[in-house]
Amino acid sequence: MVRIKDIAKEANVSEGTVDRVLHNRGGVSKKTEAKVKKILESTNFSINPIASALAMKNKHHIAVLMPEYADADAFWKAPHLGVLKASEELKNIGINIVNFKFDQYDKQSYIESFQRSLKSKPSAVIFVPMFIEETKQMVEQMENETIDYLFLNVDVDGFRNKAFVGQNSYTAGYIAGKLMYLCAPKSLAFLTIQSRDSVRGNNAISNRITGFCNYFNSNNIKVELLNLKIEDLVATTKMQQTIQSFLTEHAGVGGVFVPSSRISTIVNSLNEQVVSSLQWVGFDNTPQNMECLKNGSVSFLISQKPFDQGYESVRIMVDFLLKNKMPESKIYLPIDILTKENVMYNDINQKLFEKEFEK
Amino acid sequence: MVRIKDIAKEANVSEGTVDRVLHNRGGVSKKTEAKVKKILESTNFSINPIASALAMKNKHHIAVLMPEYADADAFWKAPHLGVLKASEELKNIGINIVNFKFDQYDKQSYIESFQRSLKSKPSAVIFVPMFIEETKQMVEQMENETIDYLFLNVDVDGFRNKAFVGQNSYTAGYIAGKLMYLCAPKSLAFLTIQSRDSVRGNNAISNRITGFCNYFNSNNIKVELLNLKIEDLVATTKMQQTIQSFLTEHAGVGGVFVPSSRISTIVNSLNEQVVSSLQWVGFDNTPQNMECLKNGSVSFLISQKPFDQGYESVRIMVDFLLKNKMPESKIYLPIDILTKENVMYNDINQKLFEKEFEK
DNA sequence: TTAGTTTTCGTGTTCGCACACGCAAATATA
DNA sequence: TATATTTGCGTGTGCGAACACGAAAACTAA
Repeated sequence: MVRIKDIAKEANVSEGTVDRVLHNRGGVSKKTEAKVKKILESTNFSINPIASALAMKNKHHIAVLMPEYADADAFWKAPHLGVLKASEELKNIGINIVNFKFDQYDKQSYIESFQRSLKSKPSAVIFVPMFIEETKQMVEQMENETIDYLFLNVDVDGFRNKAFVGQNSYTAGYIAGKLMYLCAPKSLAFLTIQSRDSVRGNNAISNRITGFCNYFNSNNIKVELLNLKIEDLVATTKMQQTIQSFLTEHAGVGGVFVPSSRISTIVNSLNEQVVSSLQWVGFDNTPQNMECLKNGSVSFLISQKPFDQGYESVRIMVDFLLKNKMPESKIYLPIDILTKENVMYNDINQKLFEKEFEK
Repeated sequence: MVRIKDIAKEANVSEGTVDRVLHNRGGVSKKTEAKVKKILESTNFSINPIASALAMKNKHHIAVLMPEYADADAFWKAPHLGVLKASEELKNIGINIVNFKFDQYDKQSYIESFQRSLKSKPSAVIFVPMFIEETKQMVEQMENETIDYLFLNVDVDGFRNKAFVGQNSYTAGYIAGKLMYLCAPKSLAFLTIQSRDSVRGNNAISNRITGFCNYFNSNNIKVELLNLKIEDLVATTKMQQTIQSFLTEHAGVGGVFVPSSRISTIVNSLNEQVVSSLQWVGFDNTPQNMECLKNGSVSFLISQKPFDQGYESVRIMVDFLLKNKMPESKIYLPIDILTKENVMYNDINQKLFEKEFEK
């Protein structure tokens, strides 16, 4: 374990000098700075975060902005837990994570929650860039105050975010296509169900659909790819009727693809016979969706590892703040294929953490 | 933030005394101990783990015993890297991981490497219990010296290991069966190829085979399940011929299941036509196997997340040593389904770590 | 050359805790 | 009562890094 003291001795300078070059504090001649830097490189030195934290006394605040979650739509609970886990691990090294939530359908609450987060004077912000126009304003503010920021889950280009942590939606959709075709190879048609606002809003969903369709196109598979847009993917009789009648009209449909996290809402509100006569492929390991996998109504789920998204984004940001290292600008987490059989082993990290944290 | 110093002042004793009651070091009168304890309770004091770690400086050695790896059989490289990552993270809180390797086919080297590991006076040992009889002796020795131990990757019952970290082999095999049937539903037969010594030795492989077969049995799928035992799964013309002639004799075979990590060895040594006329399902994300996925010769791989096995086992053991907490006795990691399309996003943790660590 | 500046760097203290050392009071032994 | 032994507890140092303070060295200007 190399210490500052060791570097200092090696370079024939004092610890204070090494400290100065380490933190770009200035006041060091070019010559000695070069000398110290060379030794720092060659010894592969990195500061001991423990000792550093002790001496600094909680210097870094990181603000995390994510949509709030409800029981009915628990998707965002997992990233929250992942952030919490990272935060538990890191409070030991003087990193303080502050959470802010917003309503994912309300631009105003998005902005407000951001403004509140800035009041905590964060050194960095991790957030889900839900609304593009509003994000532009926020980013401008942060760049003025030289606050680093990282995009979580939703990828938007054209910003100087340190990185994006999430999934490659296109490929995930492509794999959904493959899985769909595997379960129902003889189908004449596949149906994609999305909510109306997902057409413009969250472009992850559009990318998944593009990927899904491209699986069939690029493999020259002749099937009809149908698309049904529902006003709102909530369990209402209206939704149920719309889907039901669509399916009777299009008898050739062998499987349904739901590119959002709402597959359980749909499956649970439909007639059991209808459900079991089709193959269902959807996204995200929410409790409700996993239940559908287990009881056999859904064939495959693709998980974007939301817990890990939360956890990793914090770890990656901290690594950047502490060591000024960023692995890549796009950090794509695995595309997890879940089935009835392996779903119980999915996300054990989250389960272990929840269990531990309850106490 | 309450400090030991604060407690001491409050109780009218010195910091040393508080320290003694905190660590049950003895040498404190009942009266003062009670007084201090009361204040500890009421202030909800907990020691600052940063400062504690700094002051303790290398109190725990953990020995890790794993098979060595070669380019041709790189499976064990990933757990090594996972251990290394954990070890990097933990070295600055005074945890020292020492690695020992052995030849997985040589009992003698297994024992020897264990004996060497004991010389480092570890507080705990994480190891792969390759040979049962030898493991019994080792365990006895550790229990005499009250060293905690944890099984990695290979699960053996009847020991007082703190936990097992690995995969549920039976279920993994069952899923392999499902995937096989999905890709080749019209097959009359499926073939399982294993090496002769895997019949007795590594029971993970037997469990995978049982799971594989049970998928067809419990779903009443009528196929013939064939089994071919090869002396040694190394790329030789003898192996190639044995398999080739077996396949010509059994023309109904629609897919081949390789329950070990050697699927690439087989696929690469066979005639290309033969390979592409069959569906191949295998285990483990070794570089060679992943290459076969990418070039299309293999349809599915199941990964047991070897990197995570190494990483998590260390983290879990450290949590136990530091906080005396063990989540469960069997810690089953996810059963990862890999395809051509998602394999590149597999194990990004390992990739990021390798990239970082090269420098 | 000398006084005044500025640049460059060494020293010392602090963070909260762990643990060794050793002194004093309490108790035991003669 | 004097001496030996045990028990209870205070003090001091170190862990590795951050940062303030001020001294020495290098320059500048007179």
